[in-house]
Amino acid sequence: MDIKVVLPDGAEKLIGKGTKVKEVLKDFLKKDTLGARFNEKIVDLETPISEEGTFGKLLTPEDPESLELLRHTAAHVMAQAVKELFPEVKLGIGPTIENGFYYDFDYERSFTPDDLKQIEKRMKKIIKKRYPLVREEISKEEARKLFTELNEPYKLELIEEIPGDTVSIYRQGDFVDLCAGPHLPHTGWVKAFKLLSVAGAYWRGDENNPMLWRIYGTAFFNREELEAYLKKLEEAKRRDHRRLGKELELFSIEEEVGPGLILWHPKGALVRKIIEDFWKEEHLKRGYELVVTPHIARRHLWQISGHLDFYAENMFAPMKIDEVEYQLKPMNCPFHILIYKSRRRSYRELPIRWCELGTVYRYERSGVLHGLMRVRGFTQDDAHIFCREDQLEEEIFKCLDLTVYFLSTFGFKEYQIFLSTRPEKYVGDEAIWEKAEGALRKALEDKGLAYEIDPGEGVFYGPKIDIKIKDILGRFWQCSTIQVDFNIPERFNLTYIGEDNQRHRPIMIHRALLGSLERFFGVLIEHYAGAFPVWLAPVQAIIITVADRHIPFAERIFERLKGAGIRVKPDFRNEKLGFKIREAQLQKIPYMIIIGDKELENEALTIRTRKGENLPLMSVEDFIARIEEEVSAKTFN
RNA sequence: GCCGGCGUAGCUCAGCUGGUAGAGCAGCGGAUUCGUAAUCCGCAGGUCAGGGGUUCAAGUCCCCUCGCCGGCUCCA
Repeated sequence: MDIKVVLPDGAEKLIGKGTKVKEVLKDFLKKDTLGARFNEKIVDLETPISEEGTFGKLLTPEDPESLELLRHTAAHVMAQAVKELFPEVKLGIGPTIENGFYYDFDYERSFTPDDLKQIEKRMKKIIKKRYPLVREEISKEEARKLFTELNEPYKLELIEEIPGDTVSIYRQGDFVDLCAGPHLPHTGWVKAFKLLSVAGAYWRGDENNPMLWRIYGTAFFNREELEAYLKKLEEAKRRDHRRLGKELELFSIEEEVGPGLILWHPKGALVRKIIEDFWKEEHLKRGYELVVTPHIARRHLWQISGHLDFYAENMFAPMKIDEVEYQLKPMNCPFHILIYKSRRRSYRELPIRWCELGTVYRYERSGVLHGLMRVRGFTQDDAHIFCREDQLEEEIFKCLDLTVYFLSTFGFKEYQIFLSTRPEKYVGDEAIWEKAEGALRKALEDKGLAYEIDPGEGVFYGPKIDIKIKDILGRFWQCSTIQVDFNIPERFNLTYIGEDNQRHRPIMIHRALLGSLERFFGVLIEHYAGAFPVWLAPVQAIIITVADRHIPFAERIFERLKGAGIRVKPDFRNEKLGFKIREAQLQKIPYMIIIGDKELENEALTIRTRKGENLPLMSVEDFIARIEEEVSAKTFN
């Protein structure tokens, strides 16, 4: 049976169903044609066409989409190399990931760095051979037979989960793999690759399954791009907040204190204070009220809230005080709820917006802790909004508006936004879920934010919006979350008296915009590589004397700046100028004020910025005005 | 929690196949008074993560515990 396809030049062509792309496009193929776009999908030259559609552009190594083919093939090449070197190995899966690929192997022991070298060597051989990747469609029956012979139990498991009667396999040389593709035409196209690390990974991500060895790698079409990527990894290391946190004396985590518990050092605490002040001020401006609640409460409270039922494994063990069990709080919401309940509420009061920088403690499994990003004690920039159903949409819009205001002020302009909808297990009725989901969606659209829907990923008590921010290296971090809750008002029997003089149930919104101050600070450190913008910098300026005779003048300047509220430090040590500049530079202090003979004579300042430029000689007043301007505008420099 | 790796002076790291710890930076003392990323000299600093074992002898080998790193799972 023939089907109609549109070729890249716009012409239509009738082809037999199942004709391979390389046949269909044979008049268009060039030496560097790797694949093509077909109906929004990427297909390789081996793919059989079985539906009508339109071919888009042909893919060459220049196209970013081609990396998908390349890395997928690189994963196969790696698997082939591993099978050749370690024939007992059983194959798991080997997909491409954001910056490369991996393959999971079942083997009696881990792979060593030395093994990786051997594998890389063998891969190079395979690449040199330029084995064509040949695709075959075979019946599941044949596939079962093939992978039984090959003794690949994991592949057999996969076959059973593929819909339809046939599966595709790709061969290269003697190597066969169950694979949907797409792939490069031959292994020779894997021009530049590197194996990066080995780690244990459960089969299918389930800790009840056996652990396989996952080898990570990356691949590019040329050496330069590979080098650039490796350099980026280095850069990420250089920006690592754990390293900068130590170097800049921002925070530390001490073994004697315990894992996942943060000590904020003076400079870090100062940055935190600036963030907190800004946060509180802005919340008050926007109709929030501040509340403050304790760190522990009777465990009973968590029974009512339901946390003991669904959150117990993340809570610290209870403690007994005067025969009553108390609990370190993992959430702030029950406290805010009890404030709500402290008296009768009228519909006229709603919406009520209560915010708190509330420190919570959650038991995180030891293996997941990571610097400031994943800790056991952290401060949420939390708030709970109690509102009527008809206010929900506007309140969510306001939350989003505030989120974007904060995030963009801190320098994050790109987001990944997810709207999570009703899961299988849920509370509340369907109608209200739909209403809430609609409200979330509408708010996102009104705010002009692009989002993806995560179907069924909502929490059981209500739908939510999660926002991830993109840092300067293109990595995403989950910070903001806005969650609608139909459950907890019910559990605590929250009511308000409506216009009709009847009791009604308010809806609650939980929201954290920065997420946790710890994580947000970590992201900030990495985003700015420790060089905080002037408004956030713990030290905004340092005064550096050239020689001792300049100290009296420098002292006067110091007092003036300090008096003007500038965070300034003196460096009047008897050291060479270059030495003191180097230290200030390493501390990433935005402005270095150099005081020598010239400045003394002119009663003016020479300013060196941390970018290495010298500003023209300026008066103290001008410098103060400059900093004040940058602080109030919260500029990014 | 699971898997692998790691844990030597405040920091970064040497210390080969077991023979009683070493460098640079930081710190302290002194000299130097100097113009844009490291002035010179000297001094001090370590129950080699903690505990147990093997051995004539352990930083080095074995076991346990703690912590860190990279993943898996989970999440602000």
